[in-house]
Amino acid sequence: MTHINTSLIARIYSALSDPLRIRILRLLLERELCVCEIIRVVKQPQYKVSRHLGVLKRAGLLHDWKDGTWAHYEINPDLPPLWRKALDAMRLTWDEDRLIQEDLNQLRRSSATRLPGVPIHCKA
Amino acid sequence: MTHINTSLIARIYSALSDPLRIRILRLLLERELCVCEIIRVVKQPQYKVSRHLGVLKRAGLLHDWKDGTWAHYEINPDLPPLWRKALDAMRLTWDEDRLIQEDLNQLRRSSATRLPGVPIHCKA
DNA sequence: ATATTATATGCATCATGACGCATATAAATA
DNA sequence: TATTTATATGCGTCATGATGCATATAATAT
Repeated sequence: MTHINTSLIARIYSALSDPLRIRILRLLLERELCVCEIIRVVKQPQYKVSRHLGVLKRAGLLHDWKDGTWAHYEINPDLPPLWRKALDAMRLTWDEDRLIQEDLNQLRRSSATRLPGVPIHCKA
Repeated sequence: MTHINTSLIARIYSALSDPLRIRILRLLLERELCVCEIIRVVKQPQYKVSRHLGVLKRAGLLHDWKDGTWAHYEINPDLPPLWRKALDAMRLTWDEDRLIQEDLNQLRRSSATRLPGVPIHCKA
């Protein structure tokens, strides 16, 4: 995000205009996650999750890095503070949704069995 | 908006994913406006403004009523408080945009010459 | 070296959405 | 009644975006 303009702004909301992307973004508001963890939580095909992560990233909302075969995603730490605050305000509205709550519960269960720093394997 | 679910949420962001709709919504966050006033401020064709208002309305963000030939729009007063707060947080990010500021200045100029309760005619 | 695991993406298809023009509707005014 | 003003919308076109399948890439493990 260079300079703010209504096109950029609209582009960000466009990135939010998909149910699965909202779910993924909500999970990443909890903590950084690797792709296979997201797949396990939302129970959706790999190509779908990967594509949607790409959309969120290109909108400037996410930052990613590689660690071996694993791709990690997190909320873009360089998000302007006002945007980060807006995201937090939006989060409160998302959290009233049942599916979002189920995802969060699933994530917590997943986190409980997680070795520190080591993501959980998809096929295991 | 009956019961919140991720599809509904995504639909709302979809309504925000257009530059002109952001501009229009921002104006309506200032005060209720009739269509011809919005057209004057944003300087866009009538059919475009009307269509975009319809999208925002169908997403549940706006409420409208007729007063003779004039159609008035306002932020939906029945918006859940959390959504209204989120909207206010988003507003702060929009206000950094130059075009938004120009629109607001234009609206203030327009308001200055406005007779109380009577919208300004488009052709005059 | 081969097989496995994790992730990204090209491609065809289908759905959604924006635009511009024209026109419909309806209230106000001459 | 005829005209003007304000607003909404049907339609064709073009662009964008989601989906599924298959495959490419690259690191790991056997």
